[in-house]
Amino acid sequence: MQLPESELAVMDLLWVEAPQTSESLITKLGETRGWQPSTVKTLLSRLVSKGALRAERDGRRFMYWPAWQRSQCVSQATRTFLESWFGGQLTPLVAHLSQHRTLRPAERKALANLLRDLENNRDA
Amino acid sequence: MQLPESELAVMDLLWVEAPQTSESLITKLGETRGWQPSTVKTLLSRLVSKGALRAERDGRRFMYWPAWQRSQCVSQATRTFLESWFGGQLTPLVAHLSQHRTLRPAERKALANLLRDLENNRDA
DNA sequence: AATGTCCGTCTACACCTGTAGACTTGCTTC
DNA sequence: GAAGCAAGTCTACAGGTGTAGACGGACATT
Repeated sequence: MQLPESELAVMDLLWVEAPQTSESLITKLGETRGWQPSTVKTLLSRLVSKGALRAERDGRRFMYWPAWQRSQCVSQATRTFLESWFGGQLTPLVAHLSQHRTLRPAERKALANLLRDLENNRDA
Repeated sequence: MQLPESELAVMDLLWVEAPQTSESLITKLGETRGWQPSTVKTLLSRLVSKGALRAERDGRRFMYWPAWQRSQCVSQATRTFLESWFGGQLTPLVAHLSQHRTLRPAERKALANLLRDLENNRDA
């Protein structure tokens, strides 16, 4: 459920669209990250071994599908991150961002709206 | 400015109270993490080499001080985390948490209050 | 002065991560 | 059927990380 940076780049593509062939992924990651085909192949193998991807044979090649859901990985990563830096709490994170002027007014408003919605259809 | 989990444990103690001797840190981390003295010593060396700590000689031993500020490390870590998982935005993080019922009502209220305060003394 | 203590430094080692070349083998095309 | 292409697998290797033992020398204690 833990994904290093480079493997995450692969997963991100497959979370947007699946299945994909290695060819497609190699092309995209070659463009966006400048990776050699071998690099992408290695990452695919590692992801399959750890169970993050499913590879289904289609003739000579494989089709790759995510086996881990993005939302689960996000939850995991978020928990770890908040634990590490903010005692597991969200509010201190927001306080930090606002104190350091990293919270743009637009973002602040979006957040306020989101919270208002949450308050209204509480258990919806 | 990047700190792995284990080094962060050391920094966290020194951010709470500085300076401290290795002895003090070894004791605390021995209790909380079950680390051997050697482990703590290694981490201290690594932190000094990378410039995260300052070590000032005091007779036979060293006094250790943070050379990196916690808030800077937090900012760095937060940026990286938000970039990796939420397109660099805070709102999607909050949305995710609320969708997954990880946002306790108390936390939601605390957040709402914080935002209200921000809105009021905007540039204070 | 001899000896023991303790601190900091060196060395160690396995596993993870980033990055990629070499090789094998099954299809495809002439 | 031979030759080539390409997909997947093996091997590689440096640097980071978690974890810790061994060692050398400065101080303290007898």
